Amino acid sequence: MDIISQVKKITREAIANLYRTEIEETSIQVNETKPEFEGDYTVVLFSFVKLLKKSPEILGNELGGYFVQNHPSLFSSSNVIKGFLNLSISDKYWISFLQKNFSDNNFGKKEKTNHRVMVEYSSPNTNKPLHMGHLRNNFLGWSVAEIYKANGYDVVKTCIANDRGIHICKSMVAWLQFANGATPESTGMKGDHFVGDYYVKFGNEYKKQTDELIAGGMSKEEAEKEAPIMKAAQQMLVDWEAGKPDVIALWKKMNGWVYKGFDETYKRIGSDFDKIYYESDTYILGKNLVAEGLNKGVFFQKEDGSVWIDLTAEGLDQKIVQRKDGTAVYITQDIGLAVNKYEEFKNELSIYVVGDEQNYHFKVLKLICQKMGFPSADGIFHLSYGMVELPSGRMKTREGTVVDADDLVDEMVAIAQQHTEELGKVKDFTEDELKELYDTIGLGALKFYLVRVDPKKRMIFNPEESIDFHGFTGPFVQYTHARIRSILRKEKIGENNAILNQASLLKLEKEVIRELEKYHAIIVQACEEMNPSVIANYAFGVAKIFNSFYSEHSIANAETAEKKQLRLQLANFTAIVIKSAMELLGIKVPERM
RNA sequence: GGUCCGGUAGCUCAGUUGGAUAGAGCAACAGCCUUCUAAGCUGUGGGUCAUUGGUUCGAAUCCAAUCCGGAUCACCA
Repeated sequence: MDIISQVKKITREAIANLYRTEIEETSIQVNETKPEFEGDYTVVLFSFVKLLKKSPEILGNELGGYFVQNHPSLFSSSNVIKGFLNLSISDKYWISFLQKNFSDNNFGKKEKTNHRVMVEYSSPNTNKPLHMGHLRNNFLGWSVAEIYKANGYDVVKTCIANDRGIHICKSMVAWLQFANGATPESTGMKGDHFVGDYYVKFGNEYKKQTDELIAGGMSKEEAEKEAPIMKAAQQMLVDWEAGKPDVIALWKKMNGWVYKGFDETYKRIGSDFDKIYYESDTYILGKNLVAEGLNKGVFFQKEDGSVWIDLTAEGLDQKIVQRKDGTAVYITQDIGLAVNKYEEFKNELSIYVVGDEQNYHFKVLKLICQKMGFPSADGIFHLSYGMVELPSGRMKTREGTVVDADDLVDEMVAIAQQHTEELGKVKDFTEDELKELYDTIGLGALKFYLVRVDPKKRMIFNPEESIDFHGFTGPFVQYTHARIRSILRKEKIGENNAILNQASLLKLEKEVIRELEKYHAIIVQACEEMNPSVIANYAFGVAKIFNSFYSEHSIANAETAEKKQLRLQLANFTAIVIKSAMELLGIKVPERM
């Protein structure tokens, strides 16, 4: 049990024993003691003052006495300032804690249970390459999955490929009209970028055609409906759903190009999935469920044949679930997918990592599933994250300000290489080792940068700031790890712990241990909040306090043999926790850098 | 217009769910490499926590109103 939980438990116990009063542990507030006061943890007394009719002073002294008397192996002393009871943990406790855990690679993680969670993330459209926003999504989703694993859950990582629909037809139509049979092979392009170019071409041609129609006297709305290339795309969607062979063949060919490109990117950024769903499979099930919902009276049909759900009673609007031409809309397939997932995995929680622009969509999806009476409905959770913007504002396809994922990764790795070469610390590395190191650092910097911010908040990607490898960054944490490993390659950690029994701790030694002790609580918190930034902030905190310790005290040349052993254990423990925390973020840590 | 989200140092972000004098990083300035990796460490300056009112022992945190920014309310996905 972590110390804060123990303090709460003992506080409850003390109040029960001293005052014959039962209180809830959740009503007890325990903080880390502010550095300007003496102590490690602080119990806030104000809330009990009224209940127990005692002054904070007396209450604090009585409770403090109870702590030290009844749990002397844990608490060495206490003091009361205003309404705060400050407790000092004994050095002995810290040292035995260190000895017990310093080589435990699973420290902080929970035992496996059979609770199953599904995390869906990435979910690309197969008509254009991944961009920076997808990277935030991938890193978040992957990390949340790892955090759940660390909390003992059985995790299924999934991805839905949005591989059909009007947007896919757009790039297909444009390819037919403009490509003259060109392929990724014939042009030497990565497949996803190749197809993306035709999606852009569609947009340009569409704009040209609507402009011409408007110039010819048509209204804007009418022109947008009547543009021949749009009509061609809509017809293609109908043909696709009808299974027209040449359309299906083209669709398979172009999607194949895209997947090949995606595979490369996913491999590069270290993203993977246990199960990939395809919208082209789930939309049929969605359409069947629409028919079922129509029978149940959950949905209703308008005169033109389109199918809707009325959510005005829930404070929302009417929402279309199937077009008048019978084709599926976006939410149709999501209804099918929700059922599909649950039938296959019986997961109690289904997390969707999707941008906050779709908050409304997921509210509607959950409501529909609940009204349909699906057993999976209540477990649907939308992990909504904010958009990634540039200092100049939102990324816009039309203005060409979209930051491409592949380009960004290349750039970060190149900067990692440049810094590494300038510092010249790994001149003896082989080509392969260097390449791996550049990837580790470049991707580490990128991932950390995107994951260190609270997911809920939209964030600004500042290119200049992102290439800084100092301070609150991935490379800073990686560097701390490399430094420790460097020492541990030269020095042996002894087997005999008994010699440490009489040791006392210096301020910085204790602060490092105290920080490490928090790791378990951090893992729990990150899971409860579904928030990897909790881990990122913590990893940085560990590295920072260790670096202070490192520069102040020598490990290899410690004052005594006992101190050397203690500090080697401390260093080893720190390296393990850094490595473990960074792994939860999908970031590797190097042995040298 | 309805609904939802946000506003903390010049910039980017924390703030343990209501606790002590609001913290980091970057940027600026001043120091520290004959000692385990200086991608590091130490110090200085920098704040009307958007505004106003309320709730109470105590508010950046909770409530209300206002201002500012964003998202969404499509037979796009």
